[in-house]
Parts: sequence; C-alpha cells; structure tokens
Amino acid sequence: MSRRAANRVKSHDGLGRDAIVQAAFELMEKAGFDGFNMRGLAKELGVQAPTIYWHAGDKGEIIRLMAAEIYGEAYESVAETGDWRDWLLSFGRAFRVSLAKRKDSARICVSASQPVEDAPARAEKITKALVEAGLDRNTALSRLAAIMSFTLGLACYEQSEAVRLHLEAMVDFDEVFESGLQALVRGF
Amino acid sequence: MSRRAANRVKSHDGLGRDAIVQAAFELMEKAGFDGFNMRGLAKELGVQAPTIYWHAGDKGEIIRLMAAEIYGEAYESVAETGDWRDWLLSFGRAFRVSLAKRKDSARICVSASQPVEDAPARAEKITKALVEAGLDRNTALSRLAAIMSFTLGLACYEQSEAVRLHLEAMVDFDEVFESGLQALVRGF
DNA sequence: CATTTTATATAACAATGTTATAGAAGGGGC
DNA sequence: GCCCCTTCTATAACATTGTTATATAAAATG
Repeated sequence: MSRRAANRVKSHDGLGRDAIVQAAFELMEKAGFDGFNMRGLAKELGVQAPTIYWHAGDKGEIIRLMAAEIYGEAYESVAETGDWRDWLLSFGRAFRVSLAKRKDSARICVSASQPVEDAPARAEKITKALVEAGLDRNTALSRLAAIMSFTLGLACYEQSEAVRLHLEAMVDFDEVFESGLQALVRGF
Repeated sequence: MSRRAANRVKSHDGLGRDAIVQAAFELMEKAGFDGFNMRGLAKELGVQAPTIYWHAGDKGEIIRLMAAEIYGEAYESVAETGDWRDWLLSFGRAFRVSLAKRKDSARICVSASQPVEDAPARAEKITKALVEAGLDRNTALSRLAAIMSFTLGLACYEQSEAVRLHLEAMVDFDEVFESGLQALVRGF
C-alpha cells in the first residue's frame, strides 16, 4: 500500500478527505469548472499541490468525491413516503436542490460519471423503496433513471452560460423543471 | 481582422471547417473526449497543430462546431407534423439518434454549452412549429427544453463508462428513453 | 534514543492549448 | 521580370496543469 490513501478516514490534522472536498467546492464556486485545478485547490487548503495526492487520489477522484456529495445529499434529503410517485417527485426535487446549491455541479456529475463507491448502495435503497411502493424492480430503475436524466440534463443547460444567456429571458428554469417533473411522473 | 478566421467558408484546398469537424469526429471516435487534443486532430488532418488555428479558432470553437452538427442533424431530421405531441416525440428521437451516432456526444454538448451561431434560429423554427400546432410560445419553449434535457441527461449517463458498467446489466437505455419520452409527452 | 510511519515541500517531467514568427506558394500590378 | 501582398503552413517556444520523484521534517513507536 505504498501510496494509496484510499481508506483513510481522517488524518490527525485538518487535511482530511472532507476538508479537501469542502475546499474543492469553495474553489469551484470562485473559479468554476474550467478554472478548477490542483494548484488552486492546494492554495485553498494552504498547502502545496502534491500534498493533496497523499490524502486524496488524483483530480478525477476529487471530482468523484464532489459528485458523491451532490448525489449523497439528494439521497439523504428525499422524503420518505409510501407512494412511488411521491418518491420520484421528492427525489427529483432533492436532486435539483442539491445541484442548484453548487456552481457547475452538472458538469461535475457528468465528468465524474460514477457517483463513487457507495452510490450503488444508495441507489439500491431508493430502488427498494420504489419496489415496496408497488413497482417492479425494472420499472423502478427505469423511472428513477428518467427522473435523474431529466434533472441532470436541465441543470446542464441551466449552468451553461451561453444557453442561459439566450434562454433565461424567455423561460423560467424552475418552471420548466417543475412542469417537466410533474409531466414525467404523471405520464408514468 | 488580423487573425480571426470566423467567417471563412472554405479554403481552396482540403482544409476547411467541414474537413476539420469531420476529422474531429473521427478522432473523438478513436480517442474519446479525454484523449481528444489539438495535436491528435492535426495528425488526423495530416498537418501541424498550429495550422488548425488559422482555419478554425481554438479547441472550444471546434467543440462548439461539433455540438452544432449534433444539434443540426437533430433539427433537420425531425419529422414535420401537425400535432405538437408528435413534434416533441419526433424531435426527442431525432436528438437521441444524433447523440447515439457519435462517441461522447453528450460530453461534447455539455462542454460546448452553446450549440453555436445558428442554434437560436433553429430552435426558433421548431418553437414556431409548436406554436402553430397550438401551444403558446412559453409552453412550447418549456416543453422543448424538457425533452432536450431528458434526452441529453440520459445520454450523459449512458455514455458514462462507470454508470453504464453498473446499470446496463439492469436497465435497457433504449427502453428507459422511449418510456420516459412517452411519459413526458403524455404528461404534458 | 533509534526506527518506522506520517505528512509535507521542492523540483521536475510530460502533455497540452496556444502564440510568435518565419517562410513557402501563388497572384496581380508595375 | 520583379516586387509585394495575401494565403497558408511549419518550427519553435511558452504557460498551464496533472502528476511523480525525492528529500525531509515531525510524530509515533519500540
């Protein structure tokens, strides 16, 4: 285990995974996705760039940790309810709120691809809830994927400066989201 | 106009904008989004990297041209019909087909943000068709945005290697798309 | 106190986007 | 024919950035 720091929980000083991810979000807020780099993140942490590699993996891993936090917050704040339609509505809104909180969150999620290690377990939890609420497993997964796709895709457009500049005068993204979400769930 | 080659239509030899964009798609096929770089594109064109800048601006511009082609093909192949629901279904499917044709097309679209110069005009055309089919302008824009968001978002997940590895055994993306698309349009 | 582990900095490398600059190739004007 | 201007291309080089190598300080451990 020469240099992998994979399952470190917390280092004895302030430079743990959590601190790095938090600093990463702060840098993302200031610099945006394109201006996000390892030296900037190091400066945010008051440290030199290579130090980060000791605690977290590479840049891709950090992006993945950020995506994990975005998805994690959505999974955690989903309202528990018996109706699968309410589950889907609640999760869609929670995902949107989590995305809206962070600058360039959509590009983080798209670049990260995999929401990191515990994502399957979390997706499994919500899928299970949908199954208990009456959907068969395949349908549950399909509809959850649709809700997530719609929410993520809209955030992509919303966070794209050029698109926003052209559309935000004409459409209200919150209205597009809410009506689209309801249409999707109603249509299922 | 010292160095902007913005409105060049075609150079007298083979190295025009179209050739560059075509080569860009070929390189994207081989190398993927992460392996896509200017030197590789130059090699694809049998030329040195700086030459590209004379014809086609910077890397961002090339990504934008690629996105423009993806969107353009979708706009062109949409079936003309009187019913706004059929318009939306047709456009969603056309967009999906255009995305599916090219490797990492979703990331191209997300990175490009702006579908390039003539995109507003094209979006205007389809919006107009929806209005003529009975929707008010605001609703037309909102629903079109929803269809595009869903289609793009699903492609993001589908083209994400890690997500696909975990989900493709459990869900059929074509089925997720088709059922989601129909649910959206039905729910409107 | 010696040694191993933990944590950081400095230096450096490779890849990549981009610019500066020089020069070839061809076409008009004298 | 010669000059010059536009058009295009290559070479060289620079800045940024992700990442690794390596030395070393600090802390724990025996």
